[in-house]
Amino acid sequence: MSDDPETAHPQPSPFITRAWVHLMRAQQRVLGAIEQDLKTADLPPLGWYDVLLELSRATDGRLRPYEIEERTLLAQHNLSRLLDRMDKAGLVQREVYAEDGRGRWVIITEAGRSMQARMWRVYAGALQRHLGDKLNDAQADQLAELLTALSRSA
Amino acid sequence: MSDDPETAHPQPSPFITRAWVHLMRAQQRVLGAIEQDLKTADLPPLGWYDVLLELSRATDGRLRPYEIEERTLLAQHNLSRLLDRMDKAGLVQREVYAEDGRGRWVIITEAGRSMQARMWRVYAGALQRHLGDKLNDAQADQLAELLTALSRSA
DNA sequence: TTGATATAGATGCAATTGCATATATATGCG
DNA sequence: CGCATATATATGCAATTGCATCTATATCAA
Repeated sequence: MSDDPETAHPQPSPFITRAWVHLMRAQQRVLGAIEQDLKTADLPPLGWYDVLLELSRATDGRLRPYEIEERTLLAQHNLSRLLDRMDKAGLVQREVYAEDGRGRWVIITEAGRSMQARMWRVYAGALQRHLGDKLNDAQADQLAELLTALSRSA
Repeated sequence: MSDDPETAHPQPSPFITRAWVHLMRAQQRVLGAIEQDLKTADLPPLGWYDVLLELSRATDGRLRPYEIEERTLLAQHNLSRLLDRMDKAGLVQREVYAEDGRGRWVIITEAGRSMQARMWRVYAGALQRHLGDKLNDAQADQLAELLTALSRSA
């Protein structure tokens, strides 16, 4: 009541606030739709795809857990348990990493590669439907540029 | 191997794919940073703020649960339990809704209003830091416009 | 009136996440 | 070497989420 919070703390402009609200809504809406499409096709969630994709691109189909972590949006402890599930499902294997006794290799299996391919078919269709049909390439490019600014030097 | 998946399933263009990756990354990064700022200030997570804001704007500070659901990104069963927690924390109360025996009122308390205000101070600062410092108003406006297209007619 | 169907909200249970910490190994420094 | 600190990964436990279903009430049509 007595001091002035408006000057004490910088207020985001209405444009910023609006962008934020739409960022949350759009992300949740599109992500939800894509996850739903995967589930309908009896496929695992997107996190699994991210891991499989990184592994399938890596030399010898193998990466260290921390490398997967860097390339994806997964927290260390979540990744550790996701790998447990994927291992149990036969999509990856873990091996000791000889150069460093603390390390592990995570290796994609043939089943993992084929799962990645099956998921991509559904994922690609969902992306097209939920994003591609709503933005042209110029708009998508512009969107990506603007979003890139947000991720920098967080 | 034998048929042609490229023609059978529409592939999203690289622009679309890139926009999607950046959408996920930016949202997670900014959301994570904001949540972190709230936690550091010993405040509850953003979902609580969304509910408190809607209630504080509503006539008599009260809404039906399904109205909160429509205005926020919360699923019915999650909202129900969030309201349990907020009730226990003294920020809202529930009352029977006389016109319809199935319904409830959710009413913001004074403690709820002051929590909303306290959270906004931190939230506003975080938005400014994590978004406002990275986009000017014209860019934010453009971003909001592009994202709006994504939420339409999902 | 009665039964069929719809709607509002709550809840049991399993799966996932977050948080802190554990374990094992490595590295650097006196 | 021997200790302090850092790194890679795993794990126990509590909180949150998702899913299905439940309860209660409302609506509608025969």
